[in-house]
Amino acid sequence: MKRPTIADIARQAGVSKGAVSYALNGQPGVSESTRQRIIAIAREIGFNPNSAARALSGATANAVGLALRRPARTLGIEPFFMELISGVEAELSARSYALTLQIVADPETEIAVYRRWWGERRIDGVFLCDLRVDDQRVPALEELGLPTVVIGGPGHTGRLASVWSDDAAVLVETVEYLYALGHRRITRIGGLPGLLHTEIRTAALTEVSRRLGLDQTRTVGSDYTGEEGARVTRRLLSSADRPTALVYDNDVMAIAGLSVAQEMGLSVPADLSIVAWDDSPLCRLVHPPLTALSRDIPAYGANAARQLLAAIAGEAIGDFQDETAHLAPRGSTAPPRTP
Amino acid sequence: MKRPTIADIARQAGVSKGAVSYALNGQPGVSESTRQRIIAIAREIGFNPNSAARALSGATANAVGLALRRPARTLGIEPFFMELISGVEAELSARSYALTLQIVADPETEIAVYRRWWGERRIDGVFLCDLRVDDQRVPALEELGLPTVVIGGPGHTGRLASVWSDDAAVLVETVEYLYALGHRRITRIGGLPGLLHTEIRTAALTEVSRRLGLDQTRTVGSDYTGEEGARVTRRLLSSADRPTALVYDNDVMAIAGLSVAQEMGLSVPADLSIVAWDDSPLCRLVHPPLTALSRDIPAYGANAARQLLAAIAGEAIGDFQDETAHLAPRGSTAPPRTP
DNA sequence: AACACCCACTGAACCGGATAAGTGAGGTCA
DNA sequence: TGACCTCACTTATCCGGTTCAGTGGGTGTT
Repeated sequence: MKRPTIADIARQAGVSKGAVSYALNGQPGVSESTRQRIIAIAREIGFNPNSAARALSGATANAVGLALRRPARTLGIEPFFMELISGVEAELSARSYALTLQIVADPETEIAVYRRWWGERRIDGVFLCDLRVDDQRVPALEELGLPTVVIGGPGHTGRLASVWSDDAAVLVETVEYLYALGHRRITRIGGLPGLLHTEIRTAALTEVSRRLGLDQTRTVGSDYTGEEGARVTRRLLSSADRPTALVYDNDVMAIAGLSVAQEMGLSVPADLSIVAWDDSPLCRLVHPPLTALSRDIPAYGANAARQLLAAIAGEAIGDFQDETAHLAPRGSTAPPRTP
Repeated sequence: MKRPTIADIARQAGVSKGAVSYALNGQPGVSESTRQRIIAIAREIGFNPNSAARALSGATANAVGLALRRPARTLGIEPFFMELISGVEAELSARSYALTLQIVADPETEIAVYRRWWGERRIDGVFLCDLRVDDQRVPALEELGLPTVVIGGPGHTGRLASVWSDDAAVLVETVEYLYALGHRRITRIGGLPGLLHTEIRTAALTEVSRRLGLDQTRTVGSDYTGEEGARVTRRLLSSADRPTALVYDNDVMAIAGLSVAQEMGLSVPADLSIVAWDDSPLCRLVHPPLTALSRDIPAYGANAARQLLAAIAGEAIGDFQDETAHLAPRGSTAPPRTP
């Protein structure tokens, strides 16, 4: 069960190791007939170049890293990351790049993981997720000189390249849509405070509310979990002048919110309109199906992977704006019964 | 930004490369004082051993692989894999093992990926998921001699080690519980036919139905998606003698089924009881919360990782039986209104 | 004092590729 | 015919660790 090396091929072909290397890598230096013979032998004996040897010879590791800071049990619920990873993967595996994944507990560990990966030459680049305002990981990665693509933005990415989507624009579109339906008391259940995209959305909401004169529109903080989403919703719907429309920062909270509304005897969408950020099959499964801010997450991941591979290849890359999410109206939004 | 090597440490410490290697790996051959001096220097200059060089010197790659065959868009919805990966990760990262992930399209590609990974010495072992009856991947991995832990079973794993959980037992427990509540028309909405655990559950259902004399109990095939779960449920609930209890092979289908029932004006649990296989926060979010077959998936993954690491270390490992899922009764099950 | 023995370390080979430098055969051209 | 060039290779070195076979000095034994 000994795995073949180029030396084995060289022996069989009656040439030197160097010739085999040239032949297999499409380099000049061997005749076409010899090249074909070598390639045939390599295929026949099932040769795969030892990635360690290749990496050691100054080349690349042919792998990129992704570290996620997320407690084990909540990671599962959010479809976002798995969809993102699928998209990233599709792009990477087409170029025989591997994806190395690690779940970390805190930002310090995360930085340590990057440092170790890079020191070990285990990876050629990384994706940075869940960007925060003034994120300490950004300067750390800049200092390491590790090729990085930040997933998120814009802004706060320092000299690192990023792939982002215009959350502010969709939020404005959504609020204008709800406004047009007649809603005047709109509340957004936000994601974790401190995350950059949470702050961007909050700022956009403040801005559009001011413009439309919606003085009862606001954001309440949450943490993306269904439990918290349910709790916040219960509180909001119990207040005297309860909102007529709720915008949730992710689909899990939106579904939890829908359940709470129904449990409290409110009819959706007649008594309450609901919008979910991030569309997933879940949003279509519940009843009524949720109006959602829909976006092609796998494509987003694929773009991020493309950018990272370009950065690794040494190309100067900048920020890449991915498609803006669009509002997919479904059964959970309608004009309010009591304006 | 040159990354330090043992040669740099050797030069600073005034010893040879060999001495540094012995010192850092806890090998005998250096005095305690020299060892401490070398370790101090290594820490100071931020040394990390080049994993490629290490792997090349006959040692291990310090990475394991996981290939998942799943379309990009459905992968996200199933919390199962992300929870599994979290558990695997926790165990791996404690030993500085990396997890390499790849999404594949079909079994042939999957086998090719294993072959390539192993040929490239990129990984030391793999996890095999979604085991099928007479799975072609089993003999392929046996032939490669690649350390493997099958996640699933029992049976059909050839000489490969496995980690499994007793699905048959839980299914029996569930059916007996529904029977005790008074249900006589129970239907299971099964996962993809051909998957080993689907078949195991189907066989167990047949067996327990015969024993209890439930001649109207049966399994209908599905594919784990919410869409299909909804379609099957709609059909089942439209029939003349509709079932009074439905058991779904995963949580996504169960939630879809709950929606369909409510859309059709049926009250859960009065008119229809629902049980979900695989518990996730989603089951607690909906209304009524779903009775579920609950299990610690991260722990399952951690056990699998432990087994794989043992196999890589050359220990003879066999099959490991993980905890059996338990029935967590919630609001979606009750005695039927019309027995 | 002679010898064996251990300790702490050095030097060199090795893993499997990539690659720069060297070599000999054959052809071109003045 | 000799100088020069190109082609198709070979040879040797390198990457950064691990590991095995020395080696010289100190200690213990008789």
